[in-house]
Amino acid sequence: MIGKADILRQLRNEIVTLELKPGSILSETALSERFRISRTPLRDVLKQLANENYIDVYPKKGNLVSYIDLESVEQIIYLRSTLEKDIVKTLASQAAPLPLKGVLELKEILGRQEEAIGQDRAHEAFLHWDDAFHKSLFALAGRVFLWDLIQQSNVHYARYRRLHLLKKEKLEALLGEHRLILDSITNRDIGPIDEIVQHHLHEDINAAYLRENFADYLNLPRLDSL
Amino acid sequence: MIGKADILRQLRNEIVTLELKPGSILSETALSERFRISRTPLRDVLKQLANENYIDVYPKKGNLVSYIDLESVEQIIYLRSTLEKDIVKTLASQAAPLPLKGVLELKEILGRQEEAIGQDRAHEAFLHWDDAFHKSLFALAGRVFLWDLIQQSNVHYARYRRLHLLKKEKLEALLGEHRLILDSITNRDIGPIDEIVQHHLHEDINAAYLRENFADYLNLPRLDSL
DNA sequence: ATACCTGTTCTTGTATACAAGATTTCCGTC
DNA sequence: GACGGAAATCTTGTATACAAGAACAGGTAT
Repeated sequence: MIGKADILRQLRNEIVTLELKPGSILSETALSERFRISRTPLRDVLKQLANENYIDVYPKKGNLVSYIDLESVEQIIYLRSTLEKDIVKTLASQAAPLPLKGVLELKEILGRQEEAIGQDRAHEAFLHWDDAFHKSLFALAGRVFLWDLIQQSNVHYARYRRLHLLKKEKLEALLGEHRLILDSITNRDIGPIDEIVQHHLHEDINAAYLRENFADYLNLPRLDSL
Repeated sequence: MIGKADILRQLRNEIVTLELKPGSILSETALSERFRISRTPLRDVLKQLANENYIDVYPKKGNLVSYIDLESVEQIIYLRSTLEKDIVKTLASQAAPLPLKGVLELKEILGRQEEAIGQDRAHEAFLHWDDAFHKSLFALAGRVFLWDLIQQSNVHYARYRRLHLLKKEKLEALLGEHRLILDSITNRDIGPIDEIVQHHLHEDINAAYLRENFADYLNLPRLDSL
């Protein structure tokens, strides 16, 4: 038996992987037939999706998968950048010895990420372990609470990253920066952290590339009269 | 005609001002009678309240106003502290001249806050303009998005502050720190910002005081067997 | 051809009846 | 009196019928 939580997870996944494209219509009756459930619990799911900006609700008209909002992307990048600089510096400079278990976990994750690069679904696997790495940093600093908080507003950023990684193979570069971050923690070298984290999270915020190639995924002033 | 948005605002306000105490029961039928509305739209409101941690839903049992979670309070303080240090430093050191309008707005707010100290409902009025001051800082740095994001997870912190301000009159002290922050911006003096903001937001996180005087408002391991 | 009005058919929003689980009450038994 | 169990009565969860608004198609008048 599938429940509301499963439906929520599945729709979230389809939207975040762009399987459901921005602008797609999510009608209540269609979904209630697809998942063999009545409209009432399904509306709960849709309300949750709206809350996390996965969809936009137009009353009495319909529910659309939201367009990627670059403003939201920039704000989240700034938020994460500011937080993670502080978190990594804290980990690198704390008096207590680093928990061995934590460092091993980080190395393990980087190993998985390296494996992922060659595989079929390289991007999805890579992104999964990329999230795992950053979440692990938050966890070591006792800040999973904030990681989870950010995840609740992460749709636009998550989709942005997927489109961005299509441009060219930057996977190795990103992995290399992860290694630099881990090194500065284990070596307790605070110096370069700000710069590394800043560059790592900002990648190149290349709005122009997205505007050219994925204009119909973006939340832009729409010229309906064409 | 009152709508869902009004009901949501009202309940949020009653909870955050502790008019509705932690542990209070919010039954769907009771609320639907109070607001003369059917259970369906009312459940939407309750779901939203649950989402923002105003209430805890125990399936088939009931909805309770959430107990204040000190862990959440500490995490939000760290988040705001880290962000606002960066924001204030940015404002104080940006190349462009400070927008006159912004500085005037901040001074205006501090004036209102000073007025509030003497009044009847001093604490509520003070807190209102306190929020206005900090939000204004976010706004000047182009980060209202993040202010709003934080507000969505702000119940525990907001209630914590209200209880904390009851301890003694710290209103003048807080106002003074606001003046210091504004001064360091206008004087472009980055030096003391980290320390001021850190102290300002952490006040004294005096968990002991709350545990002694408001234990029944807190989310503690409950010893039901007494 | 075009503008406009109207009815049909979509959409989501609301009310309500019923289902399912948890708690409490109360009566019978020991 | 104390304990146990069944039934009544709470609670929220689900399904469904209906209401209300928006979009669209079709026909008509200009």
